[in-house]
Amino acid sequence: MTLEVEQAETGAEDSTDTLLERITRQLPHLRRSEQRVAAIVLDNPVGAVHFTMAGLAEAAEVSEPTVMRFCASVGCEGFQDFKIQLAQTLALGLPVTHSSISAEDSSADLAEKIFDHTISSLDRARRTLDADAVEHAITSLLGASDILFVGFGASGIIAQDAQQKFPLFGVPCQAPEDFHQQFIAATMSGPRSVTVAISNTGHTEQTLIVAEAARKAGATVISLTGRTSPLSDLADIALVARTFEDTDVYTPSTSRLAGLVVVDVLATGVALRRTPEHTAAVRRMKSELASMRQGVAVAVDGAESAGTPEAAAS
Amino acid sequence: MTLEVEQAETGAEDSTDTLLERITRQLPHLRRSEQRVAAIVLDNPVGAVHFTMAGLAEAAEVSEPTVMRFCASVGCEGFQDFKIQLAQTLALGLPVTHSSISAEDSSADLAEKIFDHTISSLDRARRTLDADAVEHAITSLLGASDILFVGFGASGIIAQDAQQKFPLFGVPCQAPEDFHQQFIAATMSGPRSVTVAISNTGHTEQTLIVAEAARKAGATVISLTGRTSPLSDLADIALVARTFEDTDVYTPSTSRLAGLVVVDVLATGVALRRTPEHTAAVRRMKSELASMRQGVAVAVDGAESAGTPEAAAS
DNA sequence: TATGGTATGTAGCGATACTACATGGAGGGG
DNA sequence: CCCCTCCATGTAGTATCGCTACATACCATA
Repeated sequence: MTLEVEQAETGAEDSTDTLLERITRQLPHLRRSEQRVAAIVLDNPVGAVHFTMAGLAEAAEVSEPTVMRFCASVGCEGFQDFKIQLAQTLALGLPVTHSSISAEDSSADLAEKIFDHTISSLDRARRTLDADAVEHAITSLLGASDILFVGFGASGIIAQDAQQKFPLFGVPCQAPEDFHQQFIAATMSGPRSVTVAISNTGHTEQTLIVAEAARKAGATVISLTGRTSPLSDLADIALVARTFEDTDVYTPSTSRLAGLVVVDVLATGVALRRTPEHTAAVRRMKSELASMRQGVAVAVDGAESAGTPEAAAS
Repeated sequence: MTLEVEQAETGAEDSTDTLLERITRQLPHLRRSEQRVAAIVLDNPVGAVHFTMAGLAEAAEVSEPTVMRFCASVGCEGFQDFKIQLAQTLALGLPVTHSSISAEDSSADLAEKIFDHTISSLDRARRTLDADAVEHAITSLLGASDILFVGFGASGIIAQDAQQKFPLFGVPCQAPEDFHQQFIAATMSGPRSVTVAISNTGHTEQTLIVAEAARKAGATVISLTGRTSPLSDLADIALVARTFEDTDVYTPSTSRLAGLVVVDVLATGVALRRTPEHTAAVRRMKSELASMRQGVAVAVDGAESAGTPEAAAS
């Protein structure tokens, strides 16, 4: 809390933020002519990438040094650095926060916007994910006798996905969809059990109940949420994958995507630290699954795809 | 096929490719001194972003014009453009294709690599997705009397996720997990039914059988695959979301992520074109679901999250 | 070895990003 | 009300950068 206020005051740039976010946030703190520069950039960020300093100065009707000062104000080393950072921000695409979805959009626009939004969201999750928490979670999962994944709705999908990765985790995994089944499983946890409780808001009542039951039964609880919340407070290890908020009806929920990636990280991390024998077994399973899947059409492209098995996928 | 060969010969740069991919692909076709430049860039792409032309020339022990020619050879307008494109490529992160995952990686490295790989993959899907096919798929779904989603393994997860979005689709949706159930549902399809068949490889036998059954029953078949394949050939409308191949055991499968995003695009596209009444109903449902979810802890952060409902998520 | 074409480097120019300094104007105290 | 101070903004100047036209070195073939 204190930290956030401090940031707002000093206008300190946070490396977890993207350049456009920083410009938007700093806008009111900028001097008037710098605001004109910001306006030009925000108005057409894509075009701004190819601006030269003189060009940008002219477009904003200010002098070149003002552009320089603007760059410094938004946390860039210079104009060059500004352009590079802008380019990088743009590579991810504009989150829907900046360009909203409307009924007039063509299918191409729609697809681009949604992909952009998703990628931006994953980028945010990537920047804000706590490496220590991930480390703890992996260690904890490595010592688990059995793992329980719980979640409802979209978070339930993540739980199902995690359960499908059980060969990587190397111990019995379950992910019941039914609340009662989840509760029973949680209650029956032992001290070496690990429960991964998933909820984007971290407020879902049923998930909280199940997580609490697991904790009381002595299990280690790992939470996977989109923000700090009751669930993350309750958990022994809190994984927070921050995404962009879903601002309106048509903004697809990107939280599940980030959750899935975090699960990928956990599963891969655990598998990497298991014994070579286990690794070999996984490898064998994958290659056999792949060739099985090719059964119908080995002649067509068997050679191509034989080398590209994937985890329990189709 | 012919097209691909042509590209390889002329070394023509494809805008659907990222800069680093292009450099790697062009490497053998480059002149010797240009290869030295490429080597420097590939060796440390992140550092290369801040190189000046003179600096890069010195590091590669070549003259500045050689660097220029290198830029032109990899499809850039000039050195400036090269730097921007490089920066954009880097913003997505290096796909695991370039920096593989090893047991020595720390948790932080691991998380970064997997996120990078995922984001790069989504970027690839974004670039290669056929907008026309998306348009057709949306139109077709809008005219559907009912929708059936099918898939196995990771693709089954996508089907489940799609089914959860049925309020957006506005018509009855089902996504049975059992093969027989899927087959039955497909066989019972009517002429206004739409079946979305999901399989990354596009070879999964059961999925092919179900898709074929749906087709015979007169339904429109939309395929969602990772490449052109028997399934996409069979389908009326083929959606192809290309991701990076899963090169080894530890590379997480990113195809499911791309599939989920494509489903987001479809659901959003359909919802956008439905009547305002339908939209209003969806909005109402979402806000009520959100407040329901907050039931436990309204006092804590009810104000914050009341405005951020998400589709049937938790 | 001679000769063609290609690969690479040299020289030079305009433009660029950046710096030091000067000017303008708003706000506060006498 | 005027003057002074300080901050915002612009002007002038410079080193460097990216780029182009031209020259030389290299290699292959005859």
